[in-house]
Parts: sequence; C-alpha cells; structure tokens
Amino acid sequence: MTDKKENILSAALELFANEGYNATSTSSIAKKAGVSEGLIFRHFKNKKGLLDALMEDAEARIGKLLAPVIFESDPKKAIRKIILLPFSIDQAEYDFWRLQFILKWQKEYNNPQKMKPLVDKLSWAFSELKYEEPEEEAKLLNMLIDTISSGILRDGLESQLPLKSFLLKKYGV
Amino acid sequence: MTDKKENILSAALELFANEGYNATSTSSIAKKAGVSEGLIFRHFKNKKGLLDALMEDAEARIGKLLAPVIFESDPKKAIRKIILLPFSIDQAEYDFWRLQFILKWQKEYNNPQKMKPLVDKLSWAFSELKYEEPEEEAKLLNMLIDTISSGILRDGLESQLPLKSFLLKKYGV
DNA sequence: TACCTTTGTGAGTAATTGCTCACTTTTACA
DNA sequence: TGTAAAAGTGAGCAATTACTCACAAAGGTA
Repeated sequence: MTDKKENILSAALELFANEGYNATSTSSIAKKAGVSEGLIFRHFKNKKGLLDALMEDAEARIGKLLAPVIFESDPKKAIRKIILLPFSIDQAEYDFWRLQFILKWQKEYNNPQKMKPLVDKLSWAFSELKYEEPEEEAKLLNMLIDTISSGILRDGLESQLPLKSFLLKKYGV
Repeated sequence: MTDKKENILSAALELFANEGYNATSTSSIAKKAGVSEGLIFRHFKNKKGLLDALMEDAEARIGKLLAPVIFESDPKKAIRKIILLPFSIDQAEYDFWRLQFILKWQKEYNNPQKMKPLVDKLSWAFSELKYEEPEEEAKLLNMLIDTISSGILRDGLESQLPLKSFLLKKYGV
C-alpha cells in the first residue's frame, strides 16, 4: 500500500470518528491527508467505499484483541482478562474504536454478533465456575464491558477507572 | 404551538433519529412535514436550532420518566422499578430515545450527568440494603440499564427480554 | 533506451446544501 | 370592520458536495 493511500485512510478514520461520517467531506479528508481530492477516488470507489475499507480492518483488529482471551484455559483468568480489556485499549486506537461504536447506530453496520466469541468464552467460564445461569451472566458482563468501553472512549480512561478493581473484586478474579 | 410547527418538530425527530442529523436535509424535513422549507427558518433560527428545540424537550421527558422511581421509598421496589424502566419505553418514544443515544457521541450533547438522579437513587437503595459499595453497585446497574436500553432501541424489545427476569432475580427484587 | 501500468493532479460538473427574502394568507383583537 | 402581527410560501442564492476526467509524473520491466 502506498504512503498516500495510507494517509487517506488514517485521515478518514480520524475525521469519521470525531466529526461523523456524513459531517466529513471528501475535500476535508484530502486536505488532512495532504493529497489531491481525485486520488481518493482512484483508490476507493466512492466515499462509502472508503468507510468500508476502514471497516474491513475491523474484523482483523477485533480478532487480534480477543485472541489472548479466547485461548485462556483457566476460567477465572479468562474473566479477569476480559474485564481488563477495555482498560488496556491503546490510545492510538481510540479513533478506530470510537468509529465502531458510532456505526452501531447505523443499521447497515450494527452487528450484535461481532462480540459473539467473547460472550461464548464468558459463558464457558461461568459454566466452569458453576454459575447457575452462565449464559445470562455472560451477556451481562459483556454489556458492562461494552458500556465501560464507550465510557472510556467518550469521557476518558479515568472516568471508568474506579470500576476496574470493583469489578475484579465482584467477580472474585 | 401551531400544527405546522409541531409537524416540523416530529418530522425532524423521526429523520434525525433514523438517518442522523447531518444526513437529514432541511428540504427532506419540510417535505415530510408537508410544509414549505422557508417555514422551518421562520420557527427556528437554523437547522441546529431545530435540533436544540428537540433536545429541550429531553430534560422534561427524562424528568417525567424518572419521577415515579425517585419518589419510591422502598429500596427493593425502587431497584425493581429501575430495572423495569427500559422494558417499558413506549414504542412511540423510540425515535426520541434513539436520538438521545446517538447524540451522546457528539461532544456538545454528551452529558454523563443526565442520569445522575437515577444513579443517586440506586446508590441510596443499595446503601439501605447494606451493600458494601453502594455507589459502585449503582454505577454498575445504571450501566446495565443503559446498555439494555440501547439494545432495545437498536434490535428491538425481544432481543433484551431474557435479561429482564434474570436481572430481577439477580438483585432479588 | 522505450513502453506500459500505476499513482497522482486539479480544474470542472451537476446536484444539493442551509438559508434569505419579497411576497401572500391567516389570525387575533380593538 | 380594519389593521397589524404572525404564519406560510416558493423562487432564488452562494457555498459546498461527491465525483469525473484529461492529463502528467513516477515506477517497473525488457
């Protein structure tokens, strides 16, 4: 991938994540990327295609994030790792995750199944630990992870920090 | 308030909530409201002013929703009522609440304090029930309410229904 | 060197945007 | 009833939009 194509992608990510997709013009992307506007349409079919390219990365990134959790064979450790997940998001990836959360509200990109592997793992862990309703417990904790993540992305890491130790204690992990 | 002004407001609400603020043109609002485009700007300073008018309703509606919960003097009943809150949202108000959630991702409208009274009430309830860390418990349950609400607004009531009885059981209310 | 493909430019386009304004119609009330 | 204010219209505006296209540079291969 050429330098300029990468510039376009990262400029688009930053703008989409902070201003919103519709509020971001292709001309502003070109300007921020230091590139002529025409080049955007040489590399991508249209503005939507640019967004799609960004979202294709998503699956890979999500997989990468979940891998160390999925392969944890100790249930308690798995739960602990999952709780710690949102607190370990790299600042450099905030824009990427913000975009994920924003797009949830657009029918086309709303996919509740995206975090299925995580819920399954939690379900397994709670089952191992003899919880009465492991699947519901898993859904619940997954929801908490979700809200904590969006809280961090919107209001900063510190805003959610107090919940970290509280959650670990609550689940005894 | 005139009929046509109300038409404009409800058309704008529907479009903002489903297409997004930036993706909604004033001409599409006028068309849906059955009104000339110029009238929008007679009643509202500009497009942004129209959104602001919609959001002013918000505080009143939130107050109305929370009132029966805030004045509940029995802690268990209070928690129960709060858990049931998202499941009792009137279908006719879905657009309104969708807009609230979408705008959370826009710095200007993101106000984490909006649900403060609810968290305070929960905090009080958990304190009455001798929970060890009532404030953190309150934050947590409030988060769950939040995620359940957005789940209902995005994927429908049924998608979250299984959690209703589970949560009531879990908190023993 | 010569030749083709890829990468890059920027002026140009038709359509749409939010908004104004001169004007007409309706409403309220002395 | 007369009149002023409020409500309503729609053509028109400058600016911006996503996107195209003819063309130029750069890069690779023989």
